[in-house]
Amino acid sequence: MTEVVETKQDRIARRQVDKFQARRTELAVATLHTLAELGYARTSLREIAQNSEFSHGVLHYYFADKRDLVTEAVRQYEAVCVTRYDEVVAGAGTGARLREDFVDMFFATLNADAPLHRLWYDLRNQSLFDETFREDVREIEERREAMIWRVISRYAELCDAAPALGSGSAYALLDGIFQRALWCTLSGRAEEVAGFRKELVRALDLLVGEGQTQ
Amino acid sequence: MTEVVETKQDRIARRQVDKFQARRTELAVATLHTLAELGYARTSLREIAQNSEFSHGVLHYYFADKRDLVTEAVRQYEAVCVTRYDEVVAGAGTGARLREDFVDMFFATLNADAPLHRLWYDLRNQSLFDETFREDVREIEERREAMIWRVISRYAELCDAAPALGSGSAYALLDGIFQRALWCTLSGRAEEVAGFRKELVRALDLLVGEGQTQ
DNA sequence: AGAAAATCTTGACAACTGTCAAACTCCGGA
DNA sequence: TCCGGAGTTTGACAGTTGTCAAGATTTTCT
Repeated sequence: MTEVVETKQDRIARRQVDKFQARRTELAVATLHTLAELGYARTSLREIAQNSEFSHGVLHYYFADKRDLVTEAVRQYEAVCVTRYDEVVAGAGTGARLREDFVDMFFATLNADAPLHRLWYDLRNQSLFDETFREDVREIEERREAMIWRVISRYAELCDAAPALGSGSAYALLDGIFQRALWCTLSGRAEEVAGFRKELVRALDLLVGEGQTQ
Repeated sequence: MTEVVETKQDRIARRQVDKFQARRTELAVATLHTLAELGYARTSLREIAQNSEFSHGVLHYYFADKRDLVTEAVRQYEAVCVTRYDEVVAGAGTGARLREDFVDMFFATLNADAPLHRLWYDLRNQSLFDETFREDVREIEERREAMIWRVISRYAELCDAAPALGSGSAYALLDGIFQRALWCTLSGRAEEVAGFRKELVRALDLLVGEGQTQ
């Protein structure tokens, strides 16, 4: 009988934990949006709370401190932004198709999620000053690089070629172009962004060598 | 005689202006170092003043507000960091020499000026949120790109080849590698940094095509 | 329904921020 | 020598920040 009672209590406890976690992520998402809007330097707890349906005190009920909150928000970003190109890779039958779909997705997310992306770069940079974020940033950066590498290596495969640069350099190139395009987007230089499409295609082709079959 | 008096006054006035400007840049340099140490988000005027030999009130004697001060500090950075590879380009007689000198300089400044470089990335990112910095950032970014392009195009010339990517993409690639290497440096992963040397050489060769003569 | 626990609000705290004005120090010119 | 202004310090201001505790409210269990 004690067992039965325990499992019942366990069920209750688990439900409470789930609820607790649900609210935690809810608040983390609100944090994410606030950060994306204002940047790390100017985001305060009260501002975050105003972007949620709660008062500022509740944040310390669900999070130990601001660092804990921001860290959790970063993890939310991770969940969203690290598998973005996987369907593109899976769905493409030819190199040309993969290249086209990738470029489309590249500029689609550039426009749709610009504030979120600038936040990522902001936090990656914070980790250069604040040791606290370093591990989380490293992990996400690793996953982003792997995501890009899946695209590149698959593209090379479809083109019957071998990648001309390593995973790290390939990521550096594509991420660099993305950063630049993001800057133009957020600066209202939309017309310049179009030019990056050609640059991106050139970069992709360079990465798999000139002898692509498509 | 009035002319004589006026020129005398002018001389005095000019000397005062020079003195004023000298102290301005002195304080801007102190600001630069403080920013490099703490990052934009955590740099206060009092902290800056403590890194100089003056008290915090003097900052408002020489600068209109914090924005003015930070902007002037960024301009100081520009003066230092935007001609770094020019002697390398001027002094290299062969492609192999240029490549070697460039890579050496690349890693030398990576180690020597790491805090300064992380500040640059921090401010470039701030400009994604704060319109105020955008023009200055754009200008510096332009100069950095031109600086890299002088290296690349000269390298291609020496190798009897044409650059495989445009100025923007070439900069994106090299700057991306630099950012990554900087992250590793500041995270105490010095052993990983060595690996970037090979990557950088590969990237350079890829940028001027495989048919280099050296 | 009523007790107990979980959740949320409110208001306060100490510390810190950018800004500015009043007072002080210092130095060149009359 | 003494005056006037440039340069500097000091202290204050109003506002904001992260944090926390006491109390109100809601939910949950018996």
